[in-house]
Amino acid sequence: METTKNTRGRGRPRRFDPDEAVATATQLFHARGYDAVSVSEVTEALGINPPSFYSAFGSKLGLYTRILDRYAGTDAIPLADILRPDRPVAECLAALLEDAARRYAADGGAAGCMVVEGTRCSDAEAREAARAYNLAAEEAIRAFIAARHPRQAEQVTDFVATTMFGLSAKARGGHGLDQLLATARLAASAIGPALAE
Amino acid sequence: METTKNTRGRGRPRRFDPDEAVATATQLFHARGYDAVSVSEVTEALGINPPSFYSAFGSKLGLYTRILDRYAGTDAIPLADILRPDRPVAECLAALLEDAARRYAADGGAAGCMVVEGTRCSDAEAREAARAYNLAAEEAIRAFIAARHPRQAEQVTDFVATTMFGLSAKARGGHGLDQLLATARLAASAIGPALAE
DNA sequence: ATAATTTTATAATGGAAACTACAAAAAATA
DNA sequence: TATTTTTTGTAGTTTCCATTATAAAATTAT
Repeated sequence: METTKNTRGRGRPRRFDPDEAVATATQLFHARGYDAVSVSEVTEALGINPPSFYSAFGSKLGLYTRILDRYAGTDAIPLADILRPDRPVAECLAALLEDAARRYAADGGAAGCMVVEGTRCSDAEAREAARAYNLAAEEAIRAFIAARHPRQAEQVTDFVATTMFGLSAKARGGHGLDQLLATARLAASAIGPALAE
Repeated sequence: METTKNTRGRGRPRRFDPDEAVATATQLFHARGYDAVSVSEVTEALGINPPSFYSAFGSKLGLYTRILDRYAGTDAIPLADILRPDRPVAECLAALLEDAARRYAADGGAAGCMVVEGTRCSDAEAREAARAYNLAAEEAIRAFIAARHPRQAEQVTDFVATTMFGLSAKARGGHGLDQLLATARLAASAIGPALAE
């Protein structure tokens, strides 16, 4: 269960598990965003003191990169499962938007996509870190579309990505699951015709 | 040209025009967002000292409300001109999205909609101020649709608003005019069928 | 001119942010 | 048991933030 068990070197042992700390801090950053969460809030939530925090993560940005990395593996949309080469492209993209709507719906105060929201924060380095993950996801979508609809790949990818940004923003603004799903489906209805041209 | 000319009371005269100051500060807040702009940056850009700022605007939030008010009158989308009772609803909403795409395209570093971006800042009061303007705009759109398509008004308004949030976010993220326009048109293509149901 | 009024410039103030110096504490090794 | 290593807790530091106290300057009214 513990992935960062330090082969137990000598020194005084840690009183907290960094992986658990990352999971806990994820909730904070997802719920309120990188800018609005202070290191003191994190250390308080974790029950540790600043030096322990900095020795484990190096900086606020260091924690954030670990959070993003973990998020990509556990909470992010499973693109590989949704974008299937054996199903119609439009159908897969509809499933993608629907999955986004479901995930983004407020779930204990943490609405929207943490990566998408991260691309809009004020700290330049944190923003770029989040943008890298977002860019990778968009590239995957683009490549999936291009395999069968190369001419429309750019435009449809932009549309899907824009819709996802909108869904994330509206989820944060208070839209509920039903509203997000209806919007996702309405958006999806434009994709089939666009790919047929 | 000057709207705040103080009927020239007695005291020492102002060395700056508050209305001009609001216009100048608008660029800063639009380009970088409420959170990221500090009062010292504003006073420096205006060439004034903090006491002059606070005597004229009361607080950072006070300036922001004046900025939002001005923006609504000059830079915001002219809903009354675009949502015409004598043209098909779908056509008007397509024009609305296209107008948004054009306005949001980066224009000297200030991309996206200032109100939309303002609804996502960390300061609670500033966020609520921006949300009020955004809500008013969405209500206007909803009422326009409801007049002829009451059954679909909620859903289509949500879709249009979500698309506008996405366009604003993508404009800030670097999408150019062509990309934004193509996305706006693709989104618009879903509206006609949705209203026909 | 003198008084009243308002804005100005200088220089703080208090608070919160990210981060760190330092020494005591807790473990492994020798 | 003594040494080495790492983490811990306390208590800072520095920097930036929004905001303000104070008194001099510039204007109108008397």
